[in-house]
Amino acid sequence: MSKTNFDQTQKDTRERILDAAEQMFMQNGYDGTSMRLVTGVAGVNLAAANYHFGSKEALMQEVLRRRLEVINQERLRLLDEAEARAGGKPLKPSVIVECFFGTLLRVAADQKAGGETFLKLLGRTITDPSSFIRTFMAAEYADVLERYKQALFLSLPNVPKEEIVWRFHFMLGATSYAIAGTDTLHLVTDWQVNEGAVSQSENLLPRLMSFLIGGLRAPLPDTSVAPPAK
Amino acid sequence: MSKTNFDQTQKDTRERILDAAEQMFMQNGYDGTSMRLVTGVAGVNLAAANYHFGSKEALMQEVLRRRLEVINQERLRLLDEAEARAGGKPLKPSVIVECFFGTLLRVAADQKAGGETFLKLLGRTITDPSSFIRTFMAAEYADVLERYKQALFLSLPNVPKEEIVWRFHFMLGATSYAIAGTDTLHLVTDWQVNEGAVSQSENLLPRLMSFLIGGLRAPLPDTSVAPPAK
DNA sequence: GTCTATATCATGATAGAC
DNA sequence: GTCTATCATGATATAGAC
Repeated sequence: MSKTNFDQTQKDTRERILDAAEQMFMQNGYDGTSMRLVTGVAGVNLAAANYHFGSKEALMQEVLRRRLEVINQERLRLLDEAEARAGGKPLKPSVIVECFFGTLLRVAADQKAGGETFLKLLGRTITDPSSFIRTFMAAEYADVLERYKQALFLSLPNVPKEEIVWRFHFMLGATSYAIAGTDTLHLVTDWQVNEGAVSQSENLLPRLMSFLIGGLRAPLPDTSVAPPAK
Repeated sequence: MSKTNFDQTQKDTRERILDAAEQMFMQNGYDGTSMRLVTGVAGVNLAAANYHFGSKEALMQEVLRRRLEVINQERLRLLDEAEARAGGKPLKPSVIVECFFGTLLRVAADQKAGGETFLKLLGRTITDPSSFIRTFMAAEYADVLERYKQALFLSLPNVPKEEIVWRFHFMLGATSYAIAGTDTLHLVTDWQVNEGAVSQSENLLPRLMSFLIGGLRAPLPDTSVAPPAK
């Protein structure tokens, strides 16, 4: 009865810790969150967290990994599908952008997948100063970014690759910030945006898409140079 | 000789603390930086920091304030000048965007004004989870943002105000991230961008400008609605 | 797997001599 | 204004009973 069981106890504790950590890291940042706070919110003992994850750093990585895995696989899948539909012809930039950033925002609408909380955490994590986080994110994102970069190169043959990379970078920033800085929105606006629901895909997604694609397709700056030969 | 003196000693210590704090906060974040580290780097005693600033929070605020003051006053001045030149006619959006974001990036080129270090700190600060930082930033930015918002409303009479606010928000994000996430750029690019000098205004500024203006002037999304009456 | 209890250390802040 | 010394607190992590 002990070996054949589902070990539901373990899974519950582990996931409660992950959920609590996700929320606290989002709210207070990595350095601003203590293991005591996490386990307190999770309603489990402090020692349990270290038993399941080994360290605070490992806990943070697992918080990020479990959701990024889903998102990035979906991103790759959607791009594959779009390319299959196109049958060899280059994709429209807007399709690529939608696959990448649309996937991210649709996760926020999905409560079960962690929703808004993880999205805000991700937005903040991307500029987090902790070096182990940056290293981890770079590794976790490497494949997807490479894949999307290549798709954009094919999609925009007349734009220097260097410029595309920069603009991808700008798009990432606009999106991360739009998500992470919900509070800061009150900096810029006086009236209430519909129920304050920034992550309501119906609102944010089309607005963001228009902006991103407008930026991506903007006239090239004067200093734009060709990418290195080879 | 003691009263009539310049009190150069005090000013030196104070500024050395500020400079060290700026650098450490940029590198490790607010929560990741201890007063001991700051005073260590500054080469002053721990107690001196508390004597001059009273608390860690107050130190952080002063780090931000001393540079934001300069930047934001320059932003207001340039906008005033541009409007005076236009003589009543609405400004071109590109002029407004250049006044706001161009000023910021030109600071990075100016070593004396703190340069790149502060810029990166600012980029990260904008999404910092600490509530006292967000409150402080909101207050410090309120006037400038209100002023630029109004200028953009006049400049883009056919775009719903709500949409303009959102796009301003996106522009802030793209810029902050472009600055803060210099390291993350290697996520997206394989080859070396010219000497890695992201803050070389000659490179980043025109690229960023094209992107921002392209986004700002993009076709409106379908869901765009008019701002609330009155 | 889970808990109590604790080891060990770093933090922000201050008191008080100089 | 600057220093030494110290307080009180809270941090990560682990040992060991159950």
